[in-house]
Formats: sequence, structure tokens, C-alpha cells
Amino acid sequence: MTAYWLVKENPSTFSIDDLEEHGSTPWYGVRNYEARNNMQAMSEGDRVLYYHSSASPPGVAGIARVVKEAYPDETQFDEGSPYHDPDADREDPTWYRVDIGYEETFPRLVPLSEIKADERLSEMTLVNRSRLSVQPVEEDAFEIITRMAKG
DNA sequence: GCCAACGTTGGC
DNA sequence: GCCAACGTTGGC
Repeated sequence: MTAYWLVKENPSTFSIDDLEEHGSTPWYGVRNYEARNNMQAMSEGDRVLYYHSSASPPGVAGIARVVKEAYPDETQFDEGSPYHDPDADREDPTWYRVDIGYEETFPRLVPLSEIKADERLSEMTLVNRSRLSVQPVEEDAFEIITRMAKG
């Protein structure tokens, strides 16, 4: 069964236009346990809201898809990487990534302010736990936001 | 650029 | 195991 997620990225680092251009990308560098656990729970084909954080305005820019399920994030072993983790063990990696593929760019960005203002979305993790960068989304919320983008 | 929120680290 | 200090995220 398809599940729904939301991932955040600063668009000056990797926007949805960059994702469209590349087709897909490894989602590396996540160093938060809960976010990692969420990635490990993803299945190929799951749908993902692509959120632009630290943008003006911040909001959901489009839809992506899980194209490869969780596998070890090599950057944890790379001493030259900002994501290097000196405690990481090759036999039992700490950090994982998934691959995310481009699906569509919304005709307009759905700003965080509108999501916060909509009572139906008041339970969203995005609204209540602003710092979690990979989070599950209810199917209803996914549909509501998709409709807001096209409505 | 500021600063509140909050996850993580580390001393005890 | 508690909790203060610290660092980072991310909205504004």
C-alpha cells in the first residue's frame, strides 16, 4: 500500500527544479534518528511532498516518489564529507538514505502559512514539529495539499 | 540577521 | 538518569 511522506530541502541547495533536472537524487545527509527511521519505513513507489524550507515563502513545491528503498549513506564513512560520522561502523551503518525521483511541480507553491491556517491540517507533523526533516503524512493531508496547489 | 524550538551531548 | 549547555533548524 502506498504511503505518504514529506521531505524538506532548502531550495537554494536542491530545489524541485533541480530534482526535475536530475530526474532522481540520493537523499543523503540526514543525521536525525527519527528522520532516518522514517526513511527506513519508506517503500518504493511511496509518494512524497517536496517542501522548500528556509525559503520565502516556505511551502510545498511539488511531488516526488521513492525510487529506491533505504540503503547505507556512504557519506557517514567519508572523512572529507560534512556528513562524516566518526562513530559509524561499516558492518552496522548508522545512517541511511533513499533515492527520491521527480514526479511533478505544483502549478503554485502551497505556502506554510496556508497549511497552518487550514484546520483540517492542524494535526500535521509539519505544523507541530517544525524541525523534523523527513516525516509521514496522512493520505487525507496529502490530497488536501495537492488540491490546494491546483485549486 | 534574529531568535525560538528542540534534538543531542556530556558532566555529574 | 538528569538536566544544563550547546548546536542546528527554520520561520519570520
